[in-house]
Amino acid sequence: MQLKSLRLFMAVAETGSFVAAANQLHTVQSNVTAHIKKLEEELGVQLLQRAGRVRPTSAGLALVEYAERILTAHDEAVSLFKGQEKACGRLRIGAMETTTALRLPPILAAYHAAQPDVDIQIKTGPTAELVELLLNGQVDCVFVAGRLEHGRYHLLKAFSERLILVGSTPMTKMPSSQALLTSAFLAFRQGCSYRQRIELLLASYGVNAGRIFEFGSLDAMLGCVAAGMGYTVLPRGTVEAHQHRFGIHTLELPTSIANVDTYFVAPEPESWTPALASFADTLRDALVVDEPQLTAS
Amino acid sequence: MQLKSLRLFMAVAETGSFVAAANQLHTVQSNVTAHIKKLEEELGVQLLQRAGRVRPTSAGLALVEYAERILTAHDEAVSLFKGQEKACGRLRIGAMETTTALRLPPILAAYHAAQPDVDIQIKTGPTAELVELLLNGQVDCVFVAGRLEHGRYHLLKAFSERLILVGSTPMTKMPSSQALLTSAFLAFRQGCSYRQRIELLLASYGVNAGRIFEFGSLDAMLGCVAAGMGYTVLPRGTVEAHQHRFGIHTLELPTSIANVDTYFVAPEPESWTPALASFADTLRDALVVDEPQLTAS
DNA sequence: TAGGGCTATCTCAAAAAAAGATAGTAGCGA
DNA sequence: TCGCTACTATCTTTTTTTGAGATAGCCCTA
Repeated sequence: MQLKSLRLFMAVAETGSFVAAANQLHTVQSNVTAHIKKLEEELGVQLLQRAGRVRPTSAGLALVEYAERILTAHDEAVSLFKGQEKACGRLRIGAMETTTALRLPPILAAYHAAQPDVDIQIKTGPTAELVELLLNGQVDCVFVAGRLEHGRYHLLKAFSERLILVGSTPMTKMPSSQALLTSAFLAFRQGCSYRQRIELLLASYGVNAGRIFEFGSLDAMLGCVAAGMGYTVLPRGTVEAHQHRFGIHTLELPTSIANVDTYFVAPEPESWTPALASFADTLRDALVVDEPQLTAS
Repeated sequence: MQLKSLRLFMAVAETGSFVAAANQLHTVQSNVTAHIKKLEEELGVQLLQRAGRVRPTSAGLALVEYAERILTAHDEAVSLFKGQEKACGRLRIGAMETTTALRLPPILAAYHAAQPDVDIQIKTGPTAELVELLLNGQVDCVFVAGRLEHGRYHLLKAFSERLILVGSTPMTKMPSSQALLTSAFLAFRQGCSYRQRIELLLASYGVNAGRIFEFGSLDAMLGCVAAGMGYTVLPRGTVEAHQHRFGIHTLELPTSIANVDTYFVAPEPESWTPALASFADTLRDALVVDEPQLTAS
């Protein structure tokens, strides 16, 4: 069975005429006859009654219902990829907790304004988990810290974060090795790239296995830091956004450790849906606007 | 876009291999490549990632969802007509009130036992209305009294009813013209063929315009007859089935007026769905069994 | 009864699909 | 690192299907 045959059949059923159906679908009457005939042969049923008026038999009416479902689904599928100007469907984005909280909102707002028909789904998680999601096709794109070593992926440097040390008391210089060793560190669960930075930081101070507590949410983590539970390392912007809510203090870290780039990672552009392509556009636009601020900070 | 292309695409997505998909659908690998390539060109999107493992891109995964819907609907439509042995779908039957009450139950039971996957819908109404429904394709078949004059329809004499006069008092002979003229007659609403018989009966007694009350249900009608409201004319079997519930009495009518055949009417067999074809089989079987009783009565 | 509008059928050319053959590529193990 | 294997892409040929035109037959209407 051909989709084209179903289209012609529907046109005949609606117009009640082979000639009209042929004109409507830009072909000739003999082809309509041939398609309908083939359909009827395939299904072993007479679909149309040709006595004077052409009208569907009850078998034909039954087919109409299914043909509508089939053709509607087909049209939707095509418009998913060929939607003229306005994308539709679904966009699944993976991002780190900090990125989601601080960087995504304005971009998502702009995107939603541009593409109101796209369902947006955000999955948050640590970098390693996000990469896994992307590789498994469970998300369409991710924002992760650090370049993705995997080949065949589209990379775009999205945000430059500067990590700072966060603690519950004012700090003017780096805590001593001894202090670091006896303090706890609070980090996102295994896989978070910021956590790697914490371990790098500790290592640079000759401290190996500080106690690290794992957290799943930013609020919980900052709350515990404020309560004097220990230190954490977070992007400056994230901390500043929450600083008024918690009694926390910060300290600059050495540049080599502090600077972390967040990349937008997606498969090759050839496999992008219009929804994803449009998101990449929105993202690029937003970055051009923000770029001066980022470099100035 | 071709249904075949979607089938191949799904097979590739499932098996993760062009060769496997080709074998599964009994074709060769080069054709799978060609179909997928054409699909990708039509949609302007890369659907499959060929790096080592063949796996759908996120665009491909999006298409998978729609392809499933399309192919499922298609398969259902085909099985509607090509269902091997067991029909499915829907069967809409139109029948007169009396036929529905008296004749259909055993046939429907047998049919449902044979074809449990078919949804049965019964519409009751007077003959003229049923014919209209059939002509409009709102039912698949009807049981009506008298031959349908319309051409191009399949006719099967299903039941022979013998009409009798029903009244509230014992009758040994036909009421006088005077009695008929002053009595009311109760009938189904306009279009019922039994009603025509009533008018024929009255005419044969030289009575022209007796009062005729219209009813929509058998129970209401018999109840009113029992209450002495007037006479009615109904199939003997129908009356006998209800006689114990109502205080009603009957009288044989002249054969020329009394005998009414109920016909099974459907469009030409070429346009029958398997559900309808199977119902016709069931009906024929039931009639063969009942025939001796019918002729004996 | 003639004419207009409709569908079925036939035919031919063009397009498309199927199948086979071959070349190129990635992954795997020695 | 070198084949070996299994896979996909491409090219070619053959077969099938499709599209469009021409024509014949049918039904309805005037």
